[in-house]
Amino acid sequence: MFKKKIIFLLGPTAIGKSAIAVHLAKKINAQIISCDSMQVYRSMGIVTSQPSSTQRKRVKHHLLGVINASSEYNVARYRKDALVICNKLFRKGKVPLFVGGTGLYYSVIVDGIFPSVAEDKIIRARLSNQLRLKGNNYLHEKLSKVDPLSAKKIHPNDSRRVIRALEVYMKAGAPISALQKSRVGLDNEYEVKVFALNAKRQALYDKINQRVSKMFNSGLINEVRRLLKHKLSKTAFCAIGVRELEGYFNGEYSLDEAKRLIRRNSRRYAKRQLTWFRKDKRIKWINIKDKQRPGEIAKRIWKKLY
RNA sequence: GCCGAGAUAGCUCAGUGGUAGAGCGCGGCCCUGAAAAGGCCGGCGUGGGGGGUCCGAUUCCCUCUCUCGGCA
Repeated sequence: MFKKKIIFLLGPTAIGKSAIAVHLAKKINAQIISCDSMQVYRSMGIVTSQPSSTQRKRVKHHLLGVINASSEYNVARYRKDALVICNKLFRKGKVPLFVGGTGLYYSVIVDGIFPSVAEDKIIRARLSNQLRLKGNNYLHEKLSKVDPLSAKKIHPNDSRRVIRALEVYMKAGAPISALQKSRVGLDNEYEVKVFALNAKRQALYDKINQRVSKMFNSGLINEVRRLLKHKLSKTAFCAIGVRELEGYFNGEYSLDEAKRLIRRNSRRYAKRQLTWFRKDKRIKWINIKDKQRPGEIAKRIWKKLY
């Protein structure tokens, strides 16, 4: 039977995904579903480098700026929201084109997520209290007793994951390492094509630096100042640019220092994104050379589709 | 031209007669309900060139080159 296509366009920050995606979408009758943990937030268009309004007029984009910046959002919600849209697009005869740089969000769509053990604020508060009082190793040893497999995988200092694993065990009565095995991906039902953009490291870093300057020219400072008037969700607060500028607003360092930090943290982020994508053998890599235009690159991808 | 200081990691610099560290930078990796987050690992180096002393020199001596101060 003929399988329906789902296409992913991934890549590190600032590589130029958005522009290429628009060209590609036009060619293949697709609509774009954002695969980005930060661009879902509203009023954060500049810090999160959301696609421009012209780009969004040319091709319909989904899951951009749809969540209030003070609300929590997470992988599970993303998966649910994205799949609803995906099915809607199929009904309309459109191809879903996922575009973004959040590796976990990508993986949760393609490979699935283990079933429903939601965050439990009370358990978490209790565990992080124990963490504070008794230290990293105490919690980690506790995990070793109920879920040795996960304990072996998670470093004691990675307390966020230690807490999550304990939380799951306490709520589900089963170790997270066992639950994680039951994932259902899309591969069986759909034809999944995954592309990722990359460039020479130095060229990528140049692009990042340019993007940061552009963000400042487009009014980054005002956007973040406005944002910080409200209490941001812990996720939205983590967007690169927010904390860095907050330090400047508080007089902890100069504006130049804030810019330096934003550039540096973006570089490190890009590096981590690449680590994530590199290990995924389904990805077909598209290397961008200096003067290639988005349209040409979209064409290169298009040729590999059929 | 003279006097002084220096030349060690990508950068800023420590230190030692037994072939070297620190911060920043950078590289690699992990990742399932905060993921632009969080965590782990890694010194990446012909110690400016040449000669000498010494068992042994990055360290001591001489010389050359360069850089930075000051005086002309």
